[in-house]
Amino acid sequence: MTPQEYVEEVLSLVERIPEGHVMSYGAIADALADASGRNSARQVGTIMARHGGGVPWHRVVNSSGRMPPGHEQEARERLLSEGVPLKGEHVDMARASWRP
DNA sequence: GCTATGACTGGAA
DNA sequence: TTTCCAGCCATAG
Repeated sequence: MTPQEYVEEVLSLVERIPEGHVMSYGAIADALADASGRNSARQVGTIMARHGGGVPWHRVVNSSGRMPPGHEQEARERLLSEGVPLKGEHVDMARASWRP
């Protein structure tokens, strides 16, 4: 699998996250580990930073439920409007986490 | 080929 | 609660 194809897989998976749910970078890496052979949460983060435009990036958070840097305000608003359970300034991962 | 870097992670302080 | 650390691995220079 080429790097470009891996990017496509990551983005298409993010697009498949239903409203009201989120996935962590590590969860995405795990979900694609079979097809890609890769398993690096860091890489997923890098991909979102570079190619995150055009997909619901606010549904992707780190394993602690923290928002991505630089867009915390916007992410929080969007998550709230979609019904994602929040605990203060971070996502309630126990309820919101989703697996394909 | 090697080093630095990073939208990460889980655990420790 | 936040910060720090070691492990992690593709990408950039």
